[in-house]
Amino acid sequence: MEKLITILRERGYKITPQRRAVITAFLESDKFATAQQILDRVRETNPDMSLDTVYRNLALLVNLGVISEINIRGKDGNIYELITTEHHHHLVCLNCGKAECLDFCPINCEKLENASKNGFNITSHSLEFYGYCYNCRTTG
Amino acid sequence: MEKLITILRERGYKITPQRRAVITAFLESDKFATAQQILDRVRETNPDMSLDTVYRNLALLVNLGVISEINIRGKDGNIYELITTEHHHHLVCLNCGKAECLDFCPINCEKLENASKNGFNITSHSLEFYGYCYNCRTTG
DNA sequence: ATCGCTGCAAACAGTTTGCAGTCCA
DNA sequence: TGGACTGCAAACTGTTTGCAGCGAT
Repeated sequence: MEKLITILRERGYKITPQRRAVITAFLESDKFATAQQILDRVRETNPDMSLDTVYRNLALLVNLGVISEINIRGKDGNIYELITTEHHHHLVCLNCGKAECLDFCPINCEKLENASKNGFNITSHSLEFYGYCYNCRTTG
Repeated sequence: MEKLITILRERGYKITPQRRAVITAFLESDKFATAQQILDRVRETNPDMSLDTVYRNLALLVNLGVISEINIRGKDGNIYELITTEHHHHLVCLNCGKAECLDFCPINCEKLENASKNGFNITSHSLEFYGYCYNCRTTG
């Protein structure tokens, strides 16, 4: 938390209560959240918070490279997550919508090299697995 | 083309000129298209076509399991693609936005089994690679 | 006292829906 | 002929932007 605040301060950004609240809510959301989820959480303590501010602060954090936006199938908007040093992927539950991190990358890099030989220079990839989490499978 | 028409007919759907045009345009789009791209193409021959109809027909085809919607990073909407019998992935050029198909799945399935052992039942996955295609690399 | 940040409201883009008229089967 | 399909317009969702005032530095 203070680490993020320090980064912002160092780069000349002001530390407003709203900004603090967004960061706090974000860190509390278990690394995954949509803008709306963050707003809901922030409003528990800052009822006047606006969604715009959430978006603006998330965008700022994305620009600073602190968090990232990921694509999850579904229409409820983009999901933001903390950038960790490790490149990783997600298991997304089709029932409850929760995402878990995968702690390894199951991509076969040798095969990938081949694709690059066709002239395509791969710089990144996004990989999400869909299915049903333990909870939903056993209680559904 | 006629195969799709037959499927529709068999299920009791009417074959309207608009529906034909959407299917034709879709097949011509090299298997990838956004709703808007299909509309643009359709309008070359059917200038009165509306975007709603494109959406409705794409949704119908998705429901019939004939085409699918895929997530590509970017804000210009969902991309639809023909379902082929082969499960496959895409190389998406960050410069021109074009997508190419990958003819194999570079996912290491053994490792994946492990994840499932944590209680998560994986039913599908989406994987997109981002980078720069030959054209953009050499002419950019 | 700045100048960035905020809330508000309005604008956006992509998509969906209600409705009255059209047209395929 | 009748129900499915269409175009239009309006609604909706997630997101962005313009603006005037507020507040961290």
